[in-house]
Amino acid sequence: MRAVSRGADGRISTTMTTSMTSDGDPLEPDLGRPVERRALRDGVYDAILELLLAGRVKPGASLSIDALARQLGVSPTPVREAMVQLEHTGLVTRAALKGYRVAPPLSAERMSELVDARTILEVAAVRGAVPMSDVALLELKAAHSDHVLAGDYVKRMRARNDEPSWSVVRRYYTADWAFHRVILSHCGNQYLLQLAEFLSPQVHRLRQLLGHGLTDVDQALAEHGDILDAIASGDNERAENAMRTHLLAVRARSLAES
Amino acid sequence: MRAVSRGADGRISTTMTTSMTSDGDPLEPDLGRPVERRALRDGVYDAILELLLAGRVKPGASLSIDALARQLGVSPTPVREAMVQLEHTGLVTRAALKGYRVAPPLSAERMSELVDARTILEVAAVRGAVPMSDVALLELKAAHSDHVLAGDYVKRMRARNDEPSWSVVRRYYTADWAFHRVILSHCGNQYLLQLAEFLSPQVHRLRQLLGHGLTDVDQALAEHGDILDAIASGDNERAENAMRTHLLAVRARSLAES
DNA sequence: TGCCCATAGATCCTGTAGGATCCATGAATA
DNA sequence: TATTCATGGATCCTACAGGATCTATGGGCA
Repeated sequence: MRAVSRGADGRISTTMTTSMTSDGDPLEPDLGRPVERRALRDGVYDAILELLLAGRVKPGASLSIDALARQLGVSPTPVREAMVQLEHTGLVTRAALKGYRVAPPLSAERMSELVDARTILEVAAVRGAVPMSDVALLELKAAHSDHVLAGDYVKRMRARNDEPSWSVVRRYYTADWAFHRVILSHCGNQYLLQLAEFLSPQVHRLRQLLGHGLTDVDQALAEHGDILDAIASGDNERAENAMRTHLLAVRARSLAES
Repeated sequence: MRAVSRGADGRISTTMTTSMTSDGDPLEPDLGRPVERRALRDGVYDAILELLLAGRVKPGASLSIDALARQLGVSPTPVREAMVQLEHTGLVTRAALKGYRVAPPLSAERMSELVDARTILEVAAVRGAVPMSDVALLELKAAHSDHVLAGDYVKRMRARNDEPSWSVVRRYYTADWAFHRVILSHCGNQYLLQLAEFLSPQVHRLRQLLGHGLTDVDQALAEHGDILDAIASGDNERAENAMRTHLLAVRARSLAES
């Protein structure tokens, strides 16, 4: 665990990876990019989120406020606020006056329900996102290329009989999710994106549960490619089916390894 | 605004209405009902949520931590934690190192998107909830009866040319939402309920925005009755259509009054 | 004169330290 | 064996100090 640190000028700085819910907007004209104003508790939130998603704490283990504060080098108050913020992710459970614990693992049934919920949201999103504007389509292609690149890293490590490191696996999953996010961002309904992001911590936890298997990188990338082609073709129904097929396969892969 | 108070024994007690997300379980054998363990910040959360849903603060107004703490008779820390908890509802916006503000009002477009998102979730939920078990059906009928009763109060007040009080309106809306919650609870996918509850604060705010009009109580109750009948008949498609029709009407009524 | 910038004060958010309260564990007793 | 009670540890809240932001006032410049 790394300590959250303050810069020499008193500003907050953390070298942890940023929250996965940060909006990318990679090709915005760099003129008016709003500087993010962050308090200490935001860095603490990222650190604990990373801790949970990396699976470095066992489900059911208690998360002591004081212990986390000591490890991160801050006082308990910002840790408490970060934990409050973490409650709605479902990654931790709270018992008032008793403390926080790491949420119990997902059962096979819950995993199935989770993917079903994603299917409901994302099929509806694809329906609203097609036809897609040219600039959005470029964004989607860029996201897919990045995903392919991240998949290459994974496959290359595996080819050398190395267990893919967590950072590589994380990069792959982040790129995977970014692809879906682009579609959700352009579906014409901002609530669908919010709902999907509400689910995303659980989805990431599910993947972490699967033991870094990533045995079907090629297949997953091919399915994403199908979705991309279908959206580019402007055919609503074909795009919906491609998304549905992909998520059905995701469910099958998830359940196969549980 | 009422002060959050501690009892003589130090226990927390608040006379504010409970959170709308509390699960009912009305007919549990009264032996081992688990007592809810609540910290002070939970009461503060309820108080501020009520403040926001009742519309007693204008959109865009700043929510001062210290001022709220003074009004509620507590120190700033539990207020800050309640505000953190309130962030994910979308009812307040946060700027780090600057403070919280009441979220801006929903535009017509956002209202439409919100109801669309509800439609996506709830139509899928009805599909999974039919056929419904007998005990669940009884629960649904009870919820509907309570809704009718609450509607009667509203209509009776209006018949006397009284503006329905906030508590009466709130009771009506709570019963309305409870009806939908029963369906979502028995759809076989707990994430659908969580997603709908994620949207519910915005839905309640939307209604509060409509200026306590409640001009179509009878029509809304009739639509709920149709949904109930369709679910009881065990006909999936008919139930889905009833729900879709209801939410289309909700959208029309919402947009008509904006 | 009019506009822009700098500065001082007030206000508020943020984080720390410390004490009060509550829960869980284990020993003592009937 | 079951119950009671004391002890340790953690949570939770309060009070206080530090830092950032905002507003108003005054000086500099065109």
